[in-house]
Amino acid sequence: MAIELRHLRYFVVVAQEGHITRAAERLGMQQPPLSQQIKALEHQLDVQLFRRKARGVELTEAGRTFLADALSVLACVDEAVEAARRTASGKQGRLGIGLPPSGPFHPFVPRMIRRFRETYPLVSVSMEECLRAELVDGLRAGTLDVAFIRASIAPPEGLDVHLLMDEPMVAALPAAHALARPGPRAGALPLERLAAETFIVYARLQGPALYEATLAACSKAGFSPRLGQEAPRIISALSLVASGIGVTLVPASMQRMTMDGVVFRPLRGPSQPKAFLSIAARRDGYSAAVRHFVAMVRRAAQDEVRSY
Amino acid sequence: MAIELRHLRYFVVVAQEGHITRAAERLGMQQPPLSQQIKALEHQLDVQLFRRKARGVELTEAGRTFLADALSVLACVDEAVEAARRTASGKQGRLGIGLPPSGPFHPFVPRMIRRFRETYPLVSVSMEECLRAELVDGLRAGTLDVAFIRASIAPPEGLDVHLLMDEPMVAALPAAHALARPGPRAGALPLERLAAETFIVYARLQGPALYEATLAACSKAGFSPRLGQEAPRIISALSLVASGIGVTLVPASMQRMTMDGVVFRPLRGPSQPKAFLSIAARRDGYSAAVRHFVAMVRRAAQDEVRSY
DNA sequence: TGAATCCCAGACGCGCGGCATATGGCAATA
DNA sequence: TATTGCCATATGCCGCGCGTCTGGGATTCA
Repeated sequence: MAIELRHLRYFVVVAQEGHITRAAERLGMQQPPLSQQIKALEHQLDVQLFRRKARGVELTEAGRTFLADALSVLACVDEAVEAARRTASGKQGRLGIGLPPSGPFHPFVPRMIRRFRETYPLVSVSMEECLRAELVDGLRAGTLDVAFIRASIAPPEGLDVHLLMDEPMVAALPAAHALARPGPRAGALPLERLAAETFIVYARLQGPALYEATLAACSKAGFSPRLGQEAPRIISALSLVASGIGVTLVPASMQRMTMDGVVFRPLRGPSQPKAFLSIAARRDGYSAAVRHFVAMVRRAAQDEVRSY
Repeated sequence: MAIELRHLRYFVVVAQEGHITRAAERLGMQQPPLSQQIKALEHQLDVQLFRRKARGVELTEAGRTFLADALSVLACVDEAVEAARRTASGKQGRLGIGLPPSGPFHPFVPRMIRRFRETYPLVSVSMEECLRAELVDGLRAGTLDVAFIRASIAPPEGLDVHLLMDEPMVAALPAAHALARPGPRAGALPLERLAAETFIVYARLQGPALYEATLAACSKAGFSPRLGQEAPRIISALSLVASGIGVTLVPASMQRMTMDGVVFRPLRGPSQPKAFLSIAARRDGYSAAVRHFVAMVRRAAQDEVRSY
């Protein structure tokens, strides 16, 4: 036989009452079995917990220390039960969110994370910014629970991907460039005007979505872009633009990041390229917190009307 | 039915094995009852802890959090058992030691406390210095577990008092007093030489032991002392001596406290008064730590040969 | 595609253990 | 000394946890 919680529950009541008979009453049982259980507990511990007096029982020194511990054990069990329930309902747990390099600049992304943290304060949220391929691997390996990705559909098996919204892409030009100076028609720029430029491409292998959007738009505009240096991510591409090496197209939300030497200009015309934002998670990801996050993000995306 | 430790023990093994059949093996039982118990636990929690797969079972998110809590609960129970055993054996607990005002000056007292703390480091020792009557009340009320007192026998009912040792009393004289100057026979002083002095008495009501020892010695020396001002404790009596108001007799160990304006001189002759040091505890004090302390002190006292 | 394997879940019966009833013993109170 | 209050022991019952047997679903071979 071993110590069971029943022993602790009985012991606590007897200790509080100082009286086996009254404790039995409170426990809804008879006195003899309660006496037996207390005796069995003492035998298990090999420690006398009570001194039997003529009128009731009295805790020994060891009984007093054991009472404190027993109370805390019982409280811990209750807390563990509640924690499990909270976790099952998604109110508690961990949520690892993956972001593409451009994610933090899209106002929708940090807003959603903030809203989730406010709604589920017991879920500890961690964020990791990495390249597209790492996001997918992370989701598969379980190091990430959910990720924003720059794609319109679901390429990888085992993942659920939902398109959230799209946004126009804008041209990023060196500040010294002729088209960068706001002329008489300072509005949108037809993509054809960039036919002669050198295009800096980024994330071609890891996350080809934006790369392909750029190529498709150019071809639609009637030219095949001259490709220049390749950059691993948007930020590095923009710093190449700043040094005058070429131009590139980026999601409109990147305009929030003002960068010395870089000027953004919106594009117009039928060839307007678009950048997509999606949310991805494991298809068999059972975490309720993940489900809540995905649902919250999708609902919010539907409510958005304006695009960036 | 309620959750029992058995459920947690089973759950932990199943979670670790990821396999009900193997877990049952490790638990020395068959698979079906183990499946039942896990299911019963899940039903109690109203939370699914495992996902049943083709090859074994897999913890859910809620199961993972519950596993951590279950492990800590089981560890807490083990620790509680050990703590109770340590307390029962006196290796752990609290020990409130009472000291008379002269206690800290007797080298034996702090030495014993230090030795006890080294021998039983898990027992948290607290000390309180107070008057004799407060010591007795504290022992009775349970605010003190054990006390050193200045008496040779047990006056109060319900307490066990053991005489530890005695020590001679010495005269405390104002520095300006004629007998304070070390003359040609600078050794011990016959008590009769103080017959004409004013005696400062202390702790007459609260702890009459030393007061009575003084009177008895004087009467044995053939005179009845003229009593001066009364002081609540030895220290205050000595400060009265320092201001020249009178003389008093104190335990020899008090000489360790050198005080400006006070000179100590040993006494000699058949009327040599003695101060006693005893250890007292409740007779029905069941605390093993108390028993250890009393035993240690008594043993050490027997080993002492010299007196202070 | 069918057989084999693996593993969890349900059905059923048994035996242990926890509980209730009845009773004894001890100490405090009158 | 009688009475009361309370814990401990004795005994029988019943529920429940466990073992055995069996079924069903998924994966892995041939």
